[in-house]
Amino acid sequence: MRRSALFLPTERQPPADAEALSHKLMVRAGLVRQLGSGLWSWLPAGWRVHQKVTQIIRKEIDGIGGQELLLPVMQPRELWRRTGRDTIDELFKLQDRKGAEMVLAMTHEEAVTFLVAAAVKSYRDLPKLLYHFQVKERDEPRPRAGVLRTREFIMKASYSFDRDAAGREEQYEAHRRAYARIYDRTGLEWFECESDVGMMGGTVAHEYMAPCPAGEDDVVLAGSYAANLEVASADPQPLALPDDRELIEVHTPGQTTVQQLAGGLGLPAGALLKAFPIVVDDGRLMLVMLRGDHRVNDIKLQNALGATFRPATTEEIAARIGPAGYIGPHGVDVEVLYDAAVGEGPYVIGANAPDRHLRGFRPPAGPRIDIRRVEEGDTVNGVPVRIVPAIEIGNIFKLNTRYSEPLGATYLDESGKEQLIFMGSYGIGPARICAAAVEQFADEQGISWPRAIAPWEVNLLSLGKGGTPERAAADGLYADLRGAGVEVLYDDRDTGNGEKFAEAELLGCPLRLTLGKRSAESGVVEAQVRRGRTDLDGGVPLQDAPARVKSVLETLP
RNA sequence: CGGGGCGUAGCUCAGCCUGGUGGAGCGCCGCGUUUGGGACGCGGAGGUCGCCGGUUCAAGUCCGGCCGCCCCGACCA
Repeated sequence: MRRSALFLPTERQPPADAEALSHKLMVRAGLVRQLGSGLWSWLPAGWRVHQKVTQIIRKEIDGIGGQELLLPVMQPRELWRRTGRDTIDELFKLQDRKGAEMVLAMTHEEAVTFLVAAAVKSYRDLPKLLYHFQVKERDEPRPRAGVLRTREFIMKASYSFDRDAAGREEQYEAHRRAYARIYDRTGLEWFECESDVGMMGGTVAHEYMAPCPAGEDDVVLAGSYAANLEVASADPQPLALPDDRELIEVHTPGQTTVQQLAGGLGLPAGALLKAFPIVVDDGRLMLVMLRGDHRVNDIKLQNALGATFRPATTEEIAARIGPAGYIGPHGVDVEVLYDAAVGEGPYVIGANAPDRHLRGFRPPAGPRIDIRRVEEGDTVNGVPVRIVPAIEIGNIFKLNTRYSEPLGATYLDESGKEQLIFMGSYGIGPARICAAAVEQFADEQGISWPRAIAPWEVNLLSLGKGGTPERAAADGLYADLRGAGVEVLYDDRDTGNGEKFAEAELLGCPLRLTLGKRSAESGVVEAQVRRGRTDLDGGVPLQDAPARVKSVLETLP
């Protein structure tokens, strides 16, 4: 591609409202432009990156037996009514000219299950794996960070159909293997995490996370352990407790926070028990107890309760337990739930009386439930955890009969008996892979693409103007490289050299070749690897440049 | 949905408080000089000041309403 002909509107300054690095750089480099909130156009160079990602995905899903098709974005709302998902806030709803209720699909379980329900009749038709790359529409409450969270985006979605759970399990595992190959091939740093199933339904779920500063989730990492902070568990930091033998009341005026109390008593925060009063959705008031240095993980608590909850109000606390800031489990008439990290004690707790705490409290033996948030300093199998922000770049769900049941997707088994089809669904967001790659590898100068998804492998800069010998040599090299099948962006413009260098670094192709007067005279082209901006020793001789460039590319990340 | 901020040239912004001939830098076009890190000179084009209404002799500026966009939180398969 000749730069002079390329539609690549670069900007010297980032958009005023951009915050995330990938947002700034992708706009500056001319890869994407915003049309409205959460609505983005992909320009030619950006679309090349997107296409490279989708092609990697396509090959790997084909490799596990996937068959590509295309399902509609606009769908009858009735279909969604049947699965109970037509009232989701994020779902765009609209009417056609006749007043018929429609929705814009945020995912395609309904459409594909409808299709399969009508077309699959016999156990002989199974298993099947269908997938597509299709636009998903989501009325996000808050789109953000460029293309990281948008209202319209392309997703690779595959859907597996099997006779039973065993078959579905096979396809689920096949996807885990394919996903590992896909993310490895993109060149990203990534993790497979256990995750919450959310409103997707089904049982088990894994999500695929790319660590990056603009990430919206937090991932807990320790050795081979990786889990979304929403569901992560770890061993708490051990701590030395005082050797209080009996329960004694202590006077603690004004010490209503863990910090104040720990400071006042000269104890570590973990020697205190924090009381978190909640009201479960059935109206029960409960006291959740956890170590003073720990915090409640709302999602884990909700999953443990099997119900939603809210923090109790000060009035509710005062009426049933004690004065806020001084409440504890001793002698109260409400259900008490102890976190798994609470040991034998002794601990300091609120005395349920103003300005009073109790030392030497030993919690009763009994059930413990892990409902705390993993903290820095925790360990998993002895390995300290790291908590890093990450962006979700894919997920897989075991749907089982969540959709086949409401939509009547069944088949006849060997004995002629009607059976429900077991499903799985598997998503990947190529745009997020693009943005995560920018986030992970960019430096002060700009983007540094992994080779597998770079818009072009090579960025050839001609420093000479038209008519000069060095321009003629660059033209020749461009032709040779193309002839050899190298993807090359050729900067053939008559602009300043500094501008060419700066733009090449902003755009981030893995290898830069520079051909100026020097090269024309010496017969050697200068070559610089974008990642780390390291010059290639000795450059690349013009004579067998294509072969040499190809072998250099092989070695690049 | 709660909180905060912003809307003036293609981009980044000043001008608004204190109403009176719409500006800068970059980019763009032309000419010339330059040419290994966003170079320089001269000339030029480009604006319904987000929209609607009000106040006023006069509104980019003051007032009201609306729309749009960003950030934090809530929310988010």
